[in-house]
Amino acid sequence: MSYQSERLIAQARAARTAAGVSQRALAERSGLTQSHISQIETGRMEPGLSSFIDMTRALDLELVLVPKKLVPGVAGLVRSQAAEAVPRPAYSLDDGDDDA
Amino acid sequence: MSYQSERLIAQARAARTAAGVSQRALAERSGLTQSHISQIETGRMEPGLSSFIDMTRALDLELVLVPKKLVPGVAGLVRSQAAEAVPRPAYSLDDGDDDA
DNA sequence: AGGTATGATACGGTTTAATGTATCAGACAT
DNA sequence: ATGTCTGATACATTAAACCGTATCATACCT
Repeated sequence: MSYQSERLIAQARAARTAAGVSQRALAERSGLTQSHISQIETGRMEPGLSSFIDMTRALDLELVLVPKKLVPGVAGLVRSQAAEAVPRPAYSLDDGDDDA
Repeated sequence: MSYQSERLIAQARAARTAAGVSQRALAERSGLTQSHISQIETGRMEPGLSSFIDMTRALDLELVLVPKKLVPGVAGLVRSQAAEAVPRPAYSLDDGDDDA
């Protein structure tokens, strides 16, 4: 297995679970199969570039190429901005707000 | 051919030529073969994720996953910072300054 | 207990990436 | 004209992605 893609794949998986999307749901949205996604996420299979793009785009993520020296800066920007993008779930959809 | 990887691949090629690196030189550095690189760049072959990573890392580029909404901001940051990394060629090696 | 959703895994089959080597045409020198 | 560097391309072979489907264990919920 190529170990340099592990970070990206782990990031994609984290984004998927953070979004509350199941592998099957992602499969439908991305055009890949659930088994395919499982194997990619568990590192049993190395995805093609386009498969990975399909997978991440379905999670509203983009794969961008950035000069190595700028990576820390970009990472910082993403971290700070990402915080305000999804502030907090505030309510769950099936909240137990049973009283009137 | 998957058309969504074309932009990334075109970017990689532009970075390679901008760095003055030949396909053969990149092949040596990245571990891929020159024919492989040529086929990727010309769109005749879709690279694996790890192949593409190998290729771009040899060009001092990193593949980063960024939320779609932040892409413009990241792109702007990269553009502005990249400008000062390679200030300007100032002279071309074979300048055609033929008149006096 | 029964229903449902999850992720991991297996198997068979097709497609395609990837390697290695070798060649070719074009540019650009000497 | 010869040599050299470039990128594109051909070919055969091996390895692996990818699909489809189906199953399994787990967990959670009624």
